[in-house]
Amino acid sequence: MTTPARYEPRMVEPKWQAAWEAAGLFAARRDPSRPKYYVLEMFPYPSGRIHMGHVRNYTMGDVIARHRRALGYSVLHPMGWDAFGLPAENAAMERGGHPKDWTYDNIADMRAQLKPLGFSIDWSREFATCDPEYYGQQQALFLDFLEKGLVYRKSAVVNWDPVEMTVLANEQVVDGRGWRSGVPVERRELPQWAFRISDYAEELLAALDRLDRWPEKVRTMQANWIGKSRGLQLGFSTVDAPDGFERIEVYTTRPDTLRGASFIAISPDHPLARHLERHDPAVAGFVAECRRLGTSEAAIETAEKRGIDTGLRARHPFDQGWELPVWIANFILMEYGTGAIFGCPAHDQRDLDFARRYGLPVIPTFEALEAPEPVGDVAFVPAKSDRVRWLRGFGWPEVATGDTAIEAAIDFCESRGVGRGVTKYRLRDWGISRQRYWGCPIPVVHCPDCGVVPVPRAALPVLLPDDVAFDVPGNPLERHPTWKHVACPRCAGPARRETDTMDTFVDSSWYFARFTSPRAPAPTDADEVGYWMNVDQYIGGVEHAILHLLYSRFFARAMHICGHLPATAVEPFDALFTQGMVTHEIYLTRDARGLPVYHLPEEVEAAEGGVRLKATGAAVEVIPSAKMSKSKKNVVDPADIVARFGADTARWFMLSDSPPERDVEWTAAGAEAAHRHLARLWRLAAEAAAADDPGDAAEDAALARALHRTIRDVTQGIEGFGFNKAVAALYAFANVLQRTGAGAGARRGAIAMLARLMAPMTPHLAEELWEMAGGEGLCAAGTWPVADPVLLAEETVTLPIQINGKRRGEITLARDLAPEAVEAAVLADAAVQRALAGAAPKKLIVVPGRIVNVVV
RNA sequence: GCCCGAGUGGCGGAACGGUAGACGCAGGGGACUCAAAAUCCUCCGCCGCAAGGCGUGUCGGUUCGAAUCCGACCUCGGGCACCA
Repeated sequence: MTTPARYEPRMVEPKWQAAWEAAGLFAARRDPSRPKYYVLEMFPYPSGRIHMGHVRNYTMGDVIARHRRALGYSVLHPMGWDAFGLPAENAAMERGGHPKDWTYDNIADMRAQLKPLGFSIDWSREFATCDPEYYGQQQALFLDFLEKGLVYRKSAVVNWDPVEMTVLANEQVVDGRGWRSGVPVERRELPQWAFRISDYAEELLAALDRLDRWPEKVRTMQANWIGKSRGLQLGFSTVDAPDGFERIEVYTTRPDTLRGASFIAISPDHPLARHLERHDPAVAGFVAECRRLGTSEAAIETAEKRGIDTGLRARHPFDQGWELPVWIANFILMEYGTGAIFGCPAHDQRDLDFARRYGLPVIPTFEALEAPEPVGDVAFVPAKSDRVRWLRGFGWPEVATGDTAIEAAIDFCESRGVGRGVTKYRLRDWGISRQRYWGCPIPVVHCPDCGVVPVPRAALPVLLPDDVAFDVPGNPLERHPTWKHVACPRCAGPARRETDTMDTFVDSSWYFARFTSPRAPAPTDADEVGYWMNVDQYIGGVEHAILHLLYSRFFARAMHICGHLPATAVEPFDALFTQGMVTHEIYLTRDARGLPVYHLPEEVEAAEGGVRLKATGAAVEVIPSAKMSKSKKNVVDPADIVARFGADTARWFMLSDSPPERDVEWTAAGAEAAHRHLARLWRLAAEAAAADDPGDAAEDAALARALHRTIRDVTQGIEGFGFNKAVAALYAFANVLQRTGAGAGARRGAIAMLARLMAPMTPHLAEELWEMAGGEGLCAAGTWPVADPVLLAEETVTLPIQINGKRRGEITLARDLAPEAVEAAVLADAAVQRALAGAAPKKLIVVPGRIVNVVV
C-alpha cells in the first residue's frame, strides 16, 4: 500500500482534480441520445476575492451537477463573470488604473481561488460580459430589439450631483447627498433608452402561475412588483388654472371613496407643478426641496409627508359647487398612475397624516358595522372583502364590501361620463441608459439630419476606447476627444455616437442563453439553445428575486420574438432555488472616542470570561452574526480554509447544519468538526482496506440495512434541496460504520457505496474512499446507488400512546397489524388502563404507523 | 413607508397536523497516555430528590392532537427600479 497514513487533502485534492480534467468529465456535450440537465448558479461579480457565499452557492450547484451526471444526464454546468459595473470605475477613481485591467486581474484572481474547490464546471465555456465577443452580440440584440419596437427613447429622472456634474446611482446617494461631494442631489431629467417591459406586464404576471418550481415567495414578490390594479381614471376640472391645465387626471383604486375626497395632490414632477414652479417662488422652493430627495422610492416614501397648497381649486365631479384644494405633495410618484390623486383621509393613513398636518377635512364614506368610531389619528382601512356600512355611497346597498362598492362606483361613474374603469400596472418600462464608461456601448449614432441611426451590423462590436481617464468627474466617453465623433452611417455627414452605456442588468439578462454556445457568431445557435435550454435548476440569492429574474423573463420573450430563443424558452428557468447568506459573528473594540474598531476572526481568541484580542489581550465585544462584509471585518477567506483544511471541508461545512434557503453561520469550531469527520471517514476506509476479518452474517445484514436507509435519505436530501438532511444521514451512517461488527469485505462494500453518496458533496475524499475500497475507475464517473426496498422494510413499529393529547407511553407492534388489533392492544396497555380507571374511552384515534390517542 | 421572508436547547438545526430537540457544535464525566495532542466511550431542553410539571418570538383561535393551520402583534433579515 502506498497510500499515506492519514487524510492529506492538500496532497490528494490537486491529484483528483487533474484526473477529472484528464478524463474530460465535465465538458458539456450535446448528446441527443441522453437526457440533458442545465444547472446554473448566478454568475459572480469579479470583486477580486471569492467569499464564503460563493463557496456555498457553487457547492450547491455542484452537488446537483454531479448527482445528475451520476444519474446519466448530459450536464451543462458553466461559469462566467458579470464583469461590467460601477465598482471598476470607482476603483479607477480611487486607486488609479484602468477598469479593464482591474476587472481582468480580478477575474484571474477569482478563477485561481475557485478552481481548487473542485467544482465540476465546464471551464471551456467561460466568458466575461465585458469581453467584446459577448457585448458585441448584446449590441446585435439591441439592434434586433430596436427593429421590433422593443426599445425606445424617453425622458427619465436621474440623481444629479451638482458638484461632480455626474449622475449618481441610488447607492451613491446617502441621506439625500452625494457620497463623495456631500452636497444635496437633484432629480434631473435626461433622454434615456428604455425597453418596453411594461407591454408584457400582463403576460409576465400570468406566466408566474406556470412557474411551479419557483419559490412561492418569489412569485408573490414579482406579482406585487408588476402590481396589477383595477381602478377609475377621472378628470377633475380646475378653477382658474393656467392654460392647458383645465383638467387634472387622477387615478384611484378606491373610487368608492370619491365622496370622501378632501384634496387633490399632485407629484412635484407633475407637468402642472413644473408649470407653477416657473411662476411661483414658493412652489419653486418646495419643488426644489422635493427634488433633493433623489430618485429612490424608499427615500421618498420614508421622508416626512409634506406639501404646499397651490391655491388652485378643482371641482368635485358629483357637485360642481364643491371645490377641492390642489396640493403638491412630496410622496406622490409621477411614475405611478397619472402622478395625481384625490386624498380621502378617512380611509388612507397617509392621506390622513397629510390632512391632519395641514388642517384638511376628514370625511368618512363608510363605517364599521359594529361599534363604529369617529376617525381620529388612525384611518379606518378595513380589508376590501369586509362588509361595512356606507354613509356616502352612490347607488349600491347600504351594507356592502369594498370590492362590491368599487365595481359599483366604476359602473356608476362610467354611466355618468365621469372617468372610466381602467387596469393599470405598477411595472414601469426598463430604463437602460447609464452615463458611464464601464458598460456595453449602445450601438446607435445621433445625426443632426437623420436623427437616431443604428450602427450597421458589420460595424459591431462598438468597442469601448481604452484611452480614458478617471481623474475628472463625468462620463469619460462623453469627454473622449475622438471616440464619439463618427460619420453618420446613413448620410455620411458628421454625427455623434451615443455615449450612454447599458445597465448591467442587460448583461445578466441573457448570459444563461450564451453559455449554450459561448463562441457562436450570433447571440445564440439554434441547435445548441434547442438542446440545452431551459436552465433546469437556477440557484442564487433571494436579493435577485425581482429585478434580475423579471428582466431575464422579459429578455427571453424579446429574444424569442427576434428568433434567438425557441418558444419553449420564454420562461428560461424551469426551477429556481434561492439560497441564504453566510454570516459570521462580528468582533469589535472601542477607540478613545468610543467608536467601534472591527477585528478579523483570526485576530481574536476565546479566553476566560469572554473573547480577547490575540495581540493585546484586550476584551472584545461580540455582536451576533450578520452577513459577511469587509467593512465589519467578519469575513473568512475561502482560500485560507482550503489551504488549512482542504476544499472538501469547506464544501461539507457549507452544506451541513443550516437548510440551504436559510442563512448559515460560519464558525471556526464547525469547520474543524467538519474536517475531523472527513478524516474519520478516511481512517475507517484505510482500516477496512487493510483488514480481512470475516465478521458475522447478522452484523453484515444490519450494516446493509443502514446503508440502504442512507441511500434513500441522501437521495431524498439532494433531490429535495435538503443538503443538511443528506449530511445528517451521512453522519448517522458514519456512526454505524464505526461501531459495526460487520466483516472487512462488507465494510469495504459499504464504504464504496458511501463514496458514491458523498461524491457530489466531497468529491475528492470520495475518490480516496472509492480507491481504498477497491473501486474501479473514477468515482466521479460512477452511477448513483439505488436503495433496495427489501432492505428498507421494517418488521415492527413503535407507536407512542397519547392520553388526551399528552404522550403517556408507547407500544411496539407488528408493522401491518389490523387497526382493530391495534385498538385492543392499546386498551390492554397498563398506562391506558390506569387512565381509564374502568371507564370506556370517549374516543380512540389510531393513525396507522404513527400514533394512538385515547380521549378519556 | 410599501412588498416578501424568518424566529425551536448554550449554538446551527430535525420533525407528511401525530413521540419536539434527529444530526452536528459547545460543555460535563470517563478510557487510552509518563503527560499532552489525536482518538474512543458516555451524559447533555428547563424546573424538580422524585412523581411530575413547563417548554418551538408574544397573545388569542381551530383541532382528539399545533413548531406546523388561522388572526393580531413583536423582533430580525431581503427588495424598493442607477449596488450587483
